[in-house]
Amino acid sequence: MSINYKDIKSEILTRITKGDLPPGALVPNEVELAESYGCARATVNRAMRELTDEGILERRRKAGTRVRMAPLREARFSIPVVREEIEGQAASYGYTLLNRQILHAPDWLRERLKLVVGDDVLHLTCLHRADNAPYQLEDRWINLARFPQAAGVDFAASGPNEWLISTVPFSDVEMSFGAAAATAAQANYLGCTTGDALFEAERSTWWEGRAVTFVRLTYPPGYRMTTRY
Amino acid sequence: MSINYKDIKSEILTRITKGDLPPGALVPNEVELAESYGCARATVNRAMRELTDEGILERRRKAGTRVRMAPLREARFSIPVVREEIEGQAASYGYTLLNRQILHAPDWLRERLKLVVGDDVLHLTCLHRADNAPYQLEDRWINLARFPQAAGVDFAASGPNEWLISTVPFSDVEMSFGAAAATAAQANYLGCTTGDALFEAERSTWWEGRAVTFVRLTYPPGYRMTTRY
DNA sequence: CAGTGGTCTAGACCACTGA
DNA sequence: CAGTGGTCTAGACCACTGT
Repeated sequence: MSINYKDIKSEILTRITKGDLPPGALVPNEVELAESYGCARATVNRAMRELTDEGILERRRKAGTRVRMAPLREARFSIPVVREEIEGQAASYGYTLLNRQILHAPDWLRERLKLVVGDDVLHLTCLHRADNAPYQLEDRWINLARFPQAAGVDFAASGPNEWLISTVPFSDVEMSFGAAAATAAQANYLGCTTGDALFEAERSTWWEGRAVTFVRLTYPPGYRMTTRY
Repeated sequence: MSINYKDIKSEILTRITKGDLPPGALVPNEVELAESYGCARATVNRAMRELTDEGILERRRKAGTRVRMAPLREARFSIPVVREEIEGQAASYGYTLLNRQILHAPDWLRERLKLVVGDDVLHLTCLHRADNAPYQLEDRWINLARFPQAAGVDFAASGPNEWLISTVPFSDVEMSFGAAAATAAQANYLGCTTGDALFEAERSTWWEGRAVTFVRLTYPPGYRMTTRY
């Protein structure tokens, strides 16, 4: 049995949580650690690099490695496809296309996606259900100036996200989360009351500097997005 | 000039976004890639490993490396200390302790933190301001059965988060985000109307299997948490 | 069983940056 | 300028898992 980089990681983590290595403390350099663990420097390097990526340590050449002052807290959320999210909860997935139309991009969308006046967009409204209860309302806008072929796709059977994933590349994404009062239409589809506080997620997607799509996802009252780390 | 693992990463990424390697496609194995790039297998390995960590690829021994079907997208949010978040926006930071009391943990908290009946908690309510405008309402509960020394700390001058960060270790965190209607008290402190839709973040922190603290952060209407990737 | 990724090693050179 | 981390190499053995 030789030493794993994972062993080194957890050993260092233990030292930190035990207070042996308080925030700001200098961690021995890689050569010393390699000697004391009896392993190659590359192994120590990988352990330290991962701890750094995880926000536990801070490294600077010549200055050495230190325990982060305020352990950089970072929350990670995986953004699954709705269908998989629902089926992963052992619920039956249901999908309905509520609305579909092609129109000139409204002002707010033009501004968000940096579109040109007159650019056409495909606007879709869809409802995703889990065991028949409303689960997510999808308000989707696709840039037809960029992907005219979207106009020819029938989104009656499956959602636009699944089509987009398999056919449209993207490189940059901006996501944001917030809360908003339910509009009358949202309340109707989600089975709640107008004015209810709804959790909202928005995502803008780009490829080669041009907007691909914008989506606003709205959830019924009480929905929470959770993560552990 | 030799090949960097970063070069390999971006080269593979380019192939993917260009549609050269569509979702589900099999990527050549490490030995082949190393030969075609003219570098060591370890270099290829690092590139592929990072792409896997980032959710772009999927690897299985013997089966090989494939482009993820639904590129598992992961949103990362850094959770800064409020003071730093506000000062980072070049605004002046303000802090007020609104309420402080020691009490038996209420039922909902006992359940969340798996506390025992009769355990005491320190309950603090604080308001963080940016340029004097309400920015974040902090509803903090600290497990005194675990950290009795918190009872002796004066939180009048600076928030409990800063104290906790520097003195209390933690290993497990659960965060969740959602929306809720403003209570009368929240509306009062945040300068909005009762019933307004508010964005809410909750965090439970654990160490050595025991609850450390629970906090609920509430933001004024319109607040959004944003990230890019 | 055989192919693929996972990890370690011992050594080397380089890039950055603090003293 | 000297110390530290960043990366690469060539080779090795191992762990897992599809066929």
